[in-house]
Amino acid sequence: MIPVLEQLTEQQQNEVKKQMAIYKHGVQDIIPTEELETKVAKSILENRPLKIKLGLDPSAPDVHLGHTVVLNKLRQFQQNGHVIQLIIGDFTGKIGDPTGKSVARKQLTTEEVEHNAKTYFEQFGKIIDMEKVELHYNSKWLSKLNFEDVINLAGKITVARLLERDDFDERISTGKPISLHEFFYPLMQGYDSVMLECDIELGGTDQHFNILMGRHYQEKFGKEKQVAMLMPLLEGLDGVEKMSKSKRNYIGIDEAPNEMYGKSMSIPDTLMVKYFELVTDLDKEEIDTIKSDVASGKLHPRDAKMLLARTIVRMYHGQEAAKESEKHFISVFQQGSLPSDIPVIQWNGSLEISIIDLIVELKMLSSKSEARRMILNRGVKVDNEKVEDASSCLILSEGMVIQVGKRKFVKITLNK
RNA sequence: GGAGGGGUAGCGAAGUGGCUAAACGCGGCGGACUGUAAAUCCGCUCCCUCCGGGUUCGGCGGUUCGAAUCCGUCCCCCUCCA
Repeated sequence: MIPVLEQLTEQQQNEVKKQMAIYKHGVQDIIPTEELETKVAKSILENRPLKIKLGLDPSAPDVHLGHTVVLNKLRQFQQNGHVIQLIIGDFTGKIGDPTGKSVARKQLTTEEVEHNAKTYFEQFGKIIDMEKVELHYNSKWLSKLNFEDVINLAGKITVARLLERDDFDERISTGKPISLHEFFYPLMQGYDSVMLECDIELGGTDQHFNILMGRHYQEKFGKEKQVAMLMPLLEGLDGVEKMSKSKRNYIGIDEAPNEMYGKSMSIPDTLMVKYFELVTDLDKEEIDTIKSDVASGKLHPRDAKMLLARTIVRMYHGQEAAKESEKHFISVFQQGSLPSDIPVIQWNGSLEISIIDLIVELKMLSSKSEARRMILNRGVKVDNEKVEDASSCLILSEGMVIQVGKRKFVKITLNK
């Protein structure tokens, strides 16, 4: 038993246990676990909330399910009375991107940073209580450091230590370049933790090194060390790459219910359980039941995934929307009927028109060549009939439905 | 300061005078089969187009009947040595 626990009443000890069980669930790694327990115990003993840090990159403010993995964990802390510290890395963002050869990322203006931060918060509000969050911009202290301060900071870490970072290590061994300033990103992030005296820093496993830097620097500056809590990275819809906006394999938490449901259904089966664990609010027992039922064949994987999709939609749009989007999914994709929300376009042109021209006119594809190719690939339907001949002409009629590919539908209404 | 290696389509990577709008792989898209899963198979993937054109291989200029390929020049990137 860790020493602090002895000073607690039995009831308090149970409270520690209860919190620890919650915090540990779904986490990839806690470094070190005992320190977390000590901190939780102390916070109860001294009736002082813990400070939980999360650093944010201000350049990409679109929140998707990948982010919610960390946010869900934060919410658990918040629900137990602890304080969330959100740090907007505006200083970092202003300097530019550390990685890669790509032309230096454009510098964000103050307005852009503020705008992006605002976007974050609106969406975060769906998961955590933003009223109770502490908000910080790291330019507040980082921009004040002079060169001597920076050298001093650099003096508290060795190059060997920095080279331990996987990313650096890999680039060294494959002969890829590392710019000197890239070494400073972990230092800055570590310094943030010093300034805010964080108790815990949360992040994805890709933040492993940076978060440990926080521990390192807190120690060097004579502060209590933070605990690193690493969440697994969530793979996106492709099932391989980390969910990210740029990979286009994400489910945004702002997306419409039908989109969200459909996208959830398209994740690979192998990731289902992980999604249940990381992005839904179902508890461990429920998830275990689903797991074993699928394994035993009692539950069809498709139905399990439908439950997942329903749950995800419910979390961001409510029960009603969840039901509706499931109905929509069943009718459109399982039964092959038309979606209920096909965009209707008023048609003012000639009633007789070639299919190719029509597709372009309706802006379903951007050029005639593309339309032709799509037809040759048998991807175009008119009133649910496949178009076989790329040069065919149509006589338009009221309510005619054009489908291009799997998802693009347009219904035509004629000008009277 | 010195030596060397590079810049080809979204990415990776062949190609070193005509057969090259440019192999191959990945990614993306469409189709078949399914459960909008996985796996598999087929097709499309510079732009426009009915035929047929147009613009490409870091930028610019040149040699040539003809250049991604040869020459000049400029820009950018990387590695090693000091």
